[in-house]
Amino acid sequence: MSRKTFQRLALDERRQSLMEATLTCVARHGLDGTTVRRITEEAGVTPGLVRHYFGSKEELIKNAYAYLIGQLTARASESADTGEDGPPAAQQLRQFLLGNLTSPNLSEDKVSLWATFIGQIRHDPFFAEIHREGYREFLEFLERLVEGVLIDHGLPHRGPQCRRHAIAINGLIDGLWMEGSLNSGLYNRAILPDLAIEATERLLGLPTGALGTAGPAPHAPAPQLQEENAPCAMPE
Amino acid sequence: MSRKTFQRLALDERRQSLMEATLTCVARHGLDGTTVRRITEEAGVTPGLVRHYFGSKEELIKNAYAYLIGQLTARASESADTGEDGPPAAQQLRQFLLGNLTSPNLSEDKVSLWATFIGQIRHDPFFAEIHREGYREFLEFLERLVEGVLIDHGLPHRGPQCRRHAIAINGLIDGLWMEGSLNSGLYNRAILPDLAIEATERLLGLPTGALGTAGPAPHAPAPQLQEENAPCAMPE
DNA sequence: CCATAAATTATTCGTGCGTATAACAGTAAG
DNA sequence: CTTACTGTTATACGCACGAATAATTTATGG
Repeated sequence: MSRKTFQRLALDERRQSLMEATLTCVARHGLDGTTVRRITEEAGVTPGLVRHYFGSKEELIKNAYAYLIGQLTARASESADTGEDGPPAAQQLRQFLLGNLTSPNLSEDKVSLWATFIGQIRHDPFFAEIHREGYREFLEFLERLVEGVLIDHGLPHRGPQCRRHAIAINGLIDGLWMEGSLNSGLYNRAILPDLAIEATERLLGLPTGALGTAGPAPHAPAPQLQEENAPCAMPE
Repeated sequence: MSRKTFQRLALDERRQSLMEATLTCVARHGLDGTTVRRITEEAGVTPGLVRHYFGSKEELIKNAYAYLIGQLTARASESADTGEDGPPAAQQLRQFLLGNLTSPNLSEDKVSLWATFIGQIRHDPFFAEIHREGYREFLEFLERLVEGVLIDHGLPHRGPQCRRHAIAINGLIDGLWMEGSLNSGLYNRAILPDLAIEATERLLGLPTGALGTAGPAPHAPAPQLQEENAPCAMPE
C-alpha cells in the first residue's frame, strides 16, 4: 500500500482552495452536511490540513464566509465602474442594478450560501460583524450612486434623503435578488433587471427611461430565457 | 431512583410543542446545533418522543418549517383584514406593510429561522415546495391589494401591471424586513414602516400621503426607539 | 376496579464526527 | 548529496449524535 502523492502549495493557494471547497460543500449540503472530511475530499486533500491551516473547522468556516462576502461586494461594486472620468451616474446605477440581478450574482448557489450564513449571525458575533461590514459597504456605495443621479437631474439630494433612497433601493435589490435566485417559477427571472430599473426610477422620482429602461445593456443581444447556468460550481 | 413523572398530552398539542421547541433550537443554535436531545430538553420530554411522533429528526424539522411559514403568512395576511366591508384598499395595503415591518414579524429570531431554512431549499425539494407556496400566497395577496388601490385612484390596473408592482413591492418588503430584523445598527429600524409606505406610494405612482405616510397608525402613539423586544422566545 | 392500549421514559447500540498525533515526503539551502 | 524544515498523509481516540428497543406509567372503557 503506497502513500498518496501530493503537491506542495503556497500558503495562500492552499488556504483559498480550502475555503472554496468549504463554500461548495455548504452550498451543496448545508452547514450541517459540511464535514471536515467532505471539505477536504472536495479540495483533494486529507482532513489534517484543516487543522494545519485554520486550527479548527469552525475557524475555516468563518474565513470562508468572509471570503464569500468579499467576493460578492467586490463584484457588485465593480459592475458599476466609478472611475475618475467614468460613465454618467445614471448608467453606473443601472449597471449596479444589472450586476446584482443577473448571473453570476443571481445564482441559487450564492443565495443559498448567503442565507445559510445569515442564519449564523444570531449565535456568533463574528458572522454578524462580517455581514454588517458588507452591508455598510453596499449601502454607502449605493448612496453615492443615488446622489450622483439626483444631482444630474437637478433633484434635491440632501444627505438624509439620499440615505433613505439608498435603504429602499437596497431593500428592493436584496428582495428581488433572493426571490429571483431561488426562482420559484412564479415568474421569469429575466424580467427582474428591467423591473428593478423601472422601480428605481420611480423611487427616485426620475422620468421614465432615465436609467435606460429598455433592454439589458447598450450592446449585447436580449437574453433568451435561460433556465439556470447549470454546471456552475463556485468559481474564483 | 424513581422514574420521571409525565403528562399525557393530546396528539396535536405534543406535536406542536415539539415543533415549537425545534424552532426555538434552530433560532438559538442553528440547524447544526439542533439535536434531538436539545429539542426534547427544550420541550421538557425525552428523546424517544421524536421518533414516536415524527419518525425521525429530519421529519420533525420539515414539519417545524411548514409550521413556521404557516404562521408568518397567516399573520401577514391577517394584519390587513380584508373583510366583506373592510377598510379601503389603501389602508389595507398600509397595514400589510406595517405588519411586515414592525414587531412581532420584524424579529431577529424570525429572520434567522427563515434564512436558515432558505439555505435548505437547494438540497431538499420539500423545503423548496413550502417556500414556494408561502411566497405565492404572499405575492397573490399583495397583488390583490395593489389592484384595489390602483382602482380606487383611477390608475391603470391591468393584470400584468399589478403583478409587476406586486413583485417589486414584495421585493422591497423582503429586503427591508431582512436588514431591519438583522438590525445592523446602520439606521434606526423604526424608520422602516414610513420608508416602506412612502416607497410604495412612489412605486405605484400614488400621490404623496395616499397611504397615510405620517405616523404608524391612525390611533396609537408614535413608537419610541425600542431596542429589541428582548425576552421573546418563539411564541405561538 | 380492573384490563387494555397508548404515551412516555430509560437504556443501549452503532456510526460518523472533530481533533490529535505520529509518520512520511516534497522542497530548498549548504 | 545531505540535512533540516514543514506541508501533507495516515491512523487513532473519544465523544455526541440519531435511532432502536425494552420497560414503565398514564389514561380509558367496561
